[in-house]
Amino acid sequence: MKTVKKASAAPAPRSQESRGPVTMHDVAALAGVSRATVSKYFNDREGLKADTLARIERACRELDYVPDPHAVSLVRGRSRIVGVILPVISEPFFAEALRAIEEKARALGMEVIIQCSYNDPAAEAAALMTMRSMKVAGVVLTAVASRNNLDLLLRLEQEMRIVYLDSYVHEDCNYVMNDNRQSMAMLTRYLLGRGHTPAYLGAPPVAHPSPEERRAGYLEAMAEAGMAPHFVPAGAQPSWDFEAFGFRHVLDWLAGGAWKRAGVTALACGTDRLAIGAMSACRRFGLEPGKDLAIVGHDDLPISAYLHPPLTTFRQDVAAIGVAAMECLQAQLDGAGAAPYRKRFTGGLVPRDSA
Amino acid sequence: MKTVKKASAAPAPRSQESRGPVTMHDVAALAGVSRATVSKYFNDREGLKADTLARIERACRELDYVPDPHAVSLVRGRSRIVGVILPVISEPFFAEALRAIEEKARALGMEVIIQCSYNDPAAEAAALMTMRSMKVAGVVLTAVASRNNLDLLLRLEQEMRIVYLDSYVHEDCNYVMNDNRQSMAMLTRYLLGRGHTPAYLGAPPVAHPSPEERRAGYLEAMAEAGMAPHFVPAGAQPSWDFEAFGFRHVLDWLAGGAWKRAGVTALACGTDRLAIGAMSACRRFGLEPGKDLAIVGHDDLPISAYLHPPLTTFRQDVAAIGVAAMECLQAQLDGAGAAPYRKRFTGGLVPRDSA
DNA sequence: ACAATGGGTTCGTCTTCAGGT
DNA sequence: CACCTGAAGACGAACCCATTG
Repeated sequence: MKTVKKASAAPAPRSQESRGPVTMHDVAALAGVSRATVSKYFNDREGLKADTLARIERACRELDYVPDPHAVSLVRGRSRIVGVILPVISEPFFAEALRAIEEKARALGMEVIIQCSYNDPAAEAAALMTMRSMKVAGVVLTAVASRNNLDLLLRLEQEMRIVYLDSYVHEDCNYVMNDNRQSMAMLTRYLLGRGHTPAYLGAPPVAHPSPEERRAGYLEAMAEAGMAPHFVPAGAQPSWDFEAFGFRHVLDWLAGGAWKRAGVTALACGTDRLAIGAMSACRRFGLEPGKDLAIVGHDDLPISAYLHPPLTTFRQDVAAIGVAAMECLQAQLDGAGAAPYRKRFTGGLVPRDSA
Repeated sequence: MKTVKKASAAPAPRSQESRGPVTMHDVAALAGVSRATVSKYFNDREGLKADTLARIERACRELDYVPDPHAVSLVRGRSRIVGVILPVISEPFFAEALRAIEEKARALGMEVIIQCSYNDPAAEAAALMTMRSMKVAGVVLTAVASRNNLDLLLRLEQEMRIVYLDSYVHEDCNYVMNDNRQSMAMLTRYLLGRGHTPAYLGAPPVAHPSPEERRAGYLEAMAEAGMAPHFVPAGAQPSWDFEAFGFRHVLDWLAGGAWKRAGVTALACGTDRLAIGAMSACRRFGLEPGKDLAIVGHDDLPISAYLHPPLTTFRQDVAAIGVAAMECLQAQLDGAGAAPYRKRFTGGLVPRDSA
């Protein structure tokens, strides 16, 4: 006996109105077609009469039916979910990148699942395993600075798409990021062009390889000019409290006095948040930032234009980077798995009064 | 004939190593138990011998097996996903709230799906329908300011848990938020206590009801002191560019001169970002913020302590608010559907040099 | 009575395939 | 031939039940 337990063996209109979830069955019944045809409607519209199409569409709207994503994912073995793994959401760069990713994902009809690693390799590994079990369509990953999970990542890249955001872990991986070397070199040249002797303050080691690249950009520009580089000594302690990090180390550095003897007149900072800490340290030390010591940042936070003095900085195109990450996933989903997708973005220098 | 198509009628070890996804079947075979027992292991551990438990656990680890979340969601009719719908991610308050939500969700073994409404009712409605189709365990929602979707929300609350974050749309709904009336009253009293006559600058209408509450707090404190309130006239145009909003309107207001005639000596701003714009406007107008005009903000951004002058503000406990949202969902999942879950949080005034 | 078994059914969809009009 | 139907098997796990050691 098959129909003993459930009396819905044949497509029959629901007896109750809006009882339980609506299924393809109900849509088929209302549209007067078979389940198979409705399925076709959602997957391969080719070879369906316009009339049938319209009837199904109408039925869907009437019942406000949407295919159950879990059932689809189960049978397909893939979901329409992209996983995003970031060190931390509340850092402005990542928040904005996530925003752009989410917007683009929606346009592609995908959902976004987010996890934070807090720069902890174990948390990163756990997040990756979760994404795998969810059979995500792809993963956008900002790898932890230590790159401890290289082996795991190499293995996972075999079975799912991974795009690295503002990071990479090996040759041949997909990544999207700002051209940090170029942008920091540009800022440094700008300072040099205005007759300054710039020192450099790098970010704490919570990211990779952006800080190294920015530092390299500074070095490159200094070498070009035939000048010796100067660095603000900074601890190797990971921290996301960039302002405090900048404040503390710049204050110590100013107090040390070596900068004065070396004729340093400007300070290039790895990020705006560091620059804000640095400006505060200047004042504490009795110097007027932008006058006694020129300062530049990197990233152009929304507030940077309203600081005192307004901060000269570099605007990277975060939204474009986020969108590109999604485009990478999409591209590699439908087709080409061949060449790795890599994109370097440039932004523009934003001159303001701090330098 | 049943076993014609597939030869795995009886639990038999996988022939190939690591071919296709691992299923409960494989775990059962390796552990030498039946499928039903493995299922019990994941759901109702009661009545399983310690020995069996250990064998299954070992098998899971060996195969690194995790139950397919889609299959589970399908059969259960519920997923372990919570949906988060925010006006925008990149606003620091929301970014931090999302971070806290994600952290707490992970601790509860749930995933977080994010969508932005950009304060658009249609986008909010679409996001809600998506969450419904995903059969989420619950939704954390910051409702759009216009509250256009009230009917939809009332309907959806019947079939799924919704907690409102920093917003609410009707009596009896669950919500978690800062006590904005109290916090702004506290800031205003602080200014009054120092002999100031404070005016007020509210945020653009992109949120509800926090701005109204803060305004009410200002009014309350002024009334208490028997003083007439003063407002910076501000447009009703929605915008997330708070600094620009604050800058523009404060500059116009200062230029108007009415503040001077009214003896205003301080400005309370609805958020730190507004205060930053306001400080910039002061300088443009030739006033020294913190000296010629006292300024306070609200929210205590990471940078606020490093501004010039450091900004007096109010720190709301964003992380606690996010965590509470998740606790609400959890509480209502296992049990009580009775009383609405509402929580008001308080933070603390952070006195600094700007006032 | 306790632990575990194995079989069957269900969730909602995709997919295929042999027909039917 | 072009379009559609009907039936049936997967997908992976949960839940139920009647048995068995």
